[in-house]
Amino acid sequence: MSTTAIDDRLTTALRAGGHRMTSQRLVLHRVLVELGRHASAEEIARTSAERLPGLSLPTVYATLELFEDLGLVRRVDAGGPAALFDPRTEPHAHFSCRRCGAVSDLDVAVDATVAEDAARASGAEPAQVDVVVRGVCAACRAG
Amino acid sequence: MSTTAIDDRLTTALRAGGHRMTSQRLVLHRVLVELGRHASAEEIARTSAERLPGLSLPTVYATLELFEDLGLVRRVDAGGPAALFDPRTEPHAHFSCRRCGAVSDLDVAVDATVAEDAARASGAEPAQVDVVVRGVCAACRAG
DNA sequence: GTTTTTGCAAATGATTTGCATGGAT
DNA sequence: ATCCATGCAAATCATTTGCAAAAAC
Repeated sequence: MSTTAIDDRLTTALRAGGHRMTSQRLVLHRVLVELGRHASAEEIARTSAERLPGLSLPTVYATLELFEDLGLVRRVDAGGPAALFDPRTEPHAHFSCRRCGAVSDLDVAVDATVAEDAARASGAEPAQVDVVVRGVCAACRAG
Repeated sequence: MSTTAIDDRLTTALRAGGHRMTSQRLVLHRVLVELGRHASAEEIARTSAERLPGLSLPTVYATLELFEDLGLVRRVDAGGPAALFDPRTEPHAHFSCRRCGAVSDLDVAVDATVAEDAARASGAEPAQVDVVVRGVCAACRAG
């Protein structure tokens, strides 16, 4: 996908929600899409600041929250101290290592229909399901 | 289950791991079991301090981590700022409300075998799977 | 021009750490 | 007697908030 196509997607999403386009949002969105995997706010901020000096952390957090509302990223609480933000919005699970804290993708779709149904039965409106497998990663098992 | 049976379970688990029995561990374990549901460290500390004045938060955190290693509680990262500690160790999912932050149990067992298999395929050793459904709870939908 | 967005600095809040004392074995 | 566990105080770290200046519409 070309950079313009990526930018157009952001512009459309922002317009639809009545939000303004800014250079910060443009850069953060590009960085996320180009990265193509989950990252912490600090990592995203560091990478983005290389292209947009002066970019502040509060802006990064505010923007990531906005992107989440717009469905452009997915917040992943994988257990570590820092939340992860994932530009891959299609359903997939995560693996989180208890030793080193690394979080990797698991390209599988877990059928959590029973859990969603149970949530609906309680009167709730489910929106997404997060599946996190915890254990020891290959590198830590070897080390 | 009687209090002595609960205490015996703790004593056995501690012995097996070469750990010592203390009044703090005894009270914290009783409070968790009697509570029977997930709670934050702060909530657990407050309840326990009623029975054991002077109990400190660092001790609570250290003890909860020990209990987790012993398989007596399960840490649940449901998205809020504070982690939850769950004495229900059998597999069950959680529902987390985006509006009010409340976390409730979903008494279903999601089959996440595909995710565990994918983790093994990557060379990892999976230990547990956390399933968290996010959305809006009944109370927040009504309000 | 008006309203949103940003950056800065400071606040918040959960969790961890260092260290001396107390307690369990 | 030895070593582990606790309490205290302070540190750490991610994230949020208040507010004035800058930028988008």
